[in-house]
Amino acid sequence: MKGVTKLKYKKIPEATIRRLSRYSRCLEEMEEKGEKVVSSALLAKKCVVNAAQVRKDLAYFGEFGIRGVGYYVEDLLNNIKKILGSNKEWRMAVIGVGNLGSALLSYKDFLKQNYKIVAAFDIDPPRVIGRVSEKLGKPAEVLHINRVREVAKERKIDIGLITTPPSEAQGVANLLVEAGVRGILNFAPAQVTVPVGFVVKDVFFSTILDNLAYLLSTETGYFIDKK
Amino acid sequence: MKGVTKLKYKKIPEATIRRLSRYSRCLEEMEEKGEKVVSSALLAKKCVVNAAQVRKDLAYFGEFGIRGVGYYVEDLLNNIKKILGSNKEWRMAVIGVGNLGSALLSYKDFLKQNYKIVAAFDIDPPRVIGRVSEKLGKPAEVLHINRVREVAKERKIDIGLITTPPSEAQGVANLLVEAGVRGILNFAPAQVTVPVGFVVKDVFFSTILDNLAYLLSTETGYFIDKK
DNA sequence: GGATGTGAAGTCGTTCACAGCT
DNA sequence: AGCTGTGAACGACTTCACATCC
Repeated sequence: MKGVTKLKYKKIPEATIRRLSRYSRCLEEMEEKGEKVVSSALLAKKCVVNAAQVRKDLAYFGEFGIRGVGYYVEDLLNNIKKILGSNKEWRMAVIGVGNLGSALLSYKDFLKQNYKIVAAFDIDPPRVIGRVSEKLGKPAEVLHINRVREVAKERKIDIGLITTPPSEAQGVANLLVEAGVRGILNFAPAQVTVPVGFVVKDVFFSTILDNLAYLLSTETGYFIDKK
Repeated sequence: MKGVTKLKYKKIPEATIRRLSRYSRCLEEMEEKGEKVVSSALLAKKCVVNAAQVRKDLAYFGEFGIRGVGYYVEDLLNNIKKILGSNKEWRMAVIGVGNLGSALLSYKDFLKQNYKIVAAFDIDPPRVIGRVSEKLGKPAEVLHINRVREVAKERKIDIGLITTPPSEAQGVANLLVEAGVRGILNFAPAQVTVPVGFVVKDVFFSTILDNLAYLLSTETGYFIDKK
């Protein structure tokens, strides 16, 4: 036996999950506007995807619609949130209170309600604590990184945000794994690996910008005929 | 004629471009360590991808290697930077100096050297200017959004970062398009469309977190057998 | 009638395997 | 002998088209 062993669930494309998040956002808007029912065609149009794609994405998880009618907005939204796990509260910690780390801390309210930053760590808390406090307008608590394990348990941390320099990323990831923090959002541009059962998502600004630069550099691209 | 019309260049998978950025990062590390030559197998290992993938990705753009030998690190790095356009300087503007906008402004040095923020706009500069200055430690210049067109020309802005509330995103995108700013990095969780010749990349923290939440929620996933 | 759910077809990206150079 | 470059096989995701059900 080699490669990937399928267990119980069939593999869901990552793109499907990303779109689910997008549907979720559109459905929230519709709900606010008081719209009760939506067809795959309409939802697709709002999300700029194919209607069959919407139906296929949902079909991975069950039958949520009514033939001849469509989907009940509220019902579908709840189901999608349940699928994504975005109906739960997720507790996060920032590790590395440098530029990006303190940006995330100071401005944590640009995160959605159910994602909360509940701790911050650095290798040298005294050095950064003043800087952060100043921005938050009250004494900020930045803990020494060697307390990750203890505090992760105490505060039930689900997700660690790595905002250290790239050279430290793997070490911090190891610490988080040891502490039983299963989810990692890695902002440090370095490849990080974790054992099975743990998850890393990279957010590399440099990659995104390089991507944009590439698209802007290739002047002759494609013409999309309008439908 | 309908659908997508191919012009001159063949389509390059977006994933290829993302990997190119990754190769670039690894090659920079190697260069620093003074390594002269690298094989596709070694580069692949460092980047956690397949060796054939490395060769295929590069083959889209030319022949950069020497059979029986490998690739010259410096040479390959330069070529990749040229392909990506990441050897040029890219000038950026932040539009919307709220939480995220001022975070990007205050902490712009977490961006790579060749990506520079050279302007900031808001619909109400007086309201935000104090807040930003305080963080930067000097009077910050936040311009009124109705000056985008004029200033974009003046300062040769290539890329606009949309950090407004989602409801304003499309309007701001229109403004940028009108001003001839061809690249947009959209942080506001709302679908934005632009004419052919312009490019939008989304960076939605909520989507990334939803994705992580999903992966953490599906406790039984896959076991990857080690090779 | 009308919109969902879904097998089948199509498209796109990845991996294999080896011919071709150095 | 060794490693690149690449056609062909494979696999994965998307779109089509229609049977199915409200």
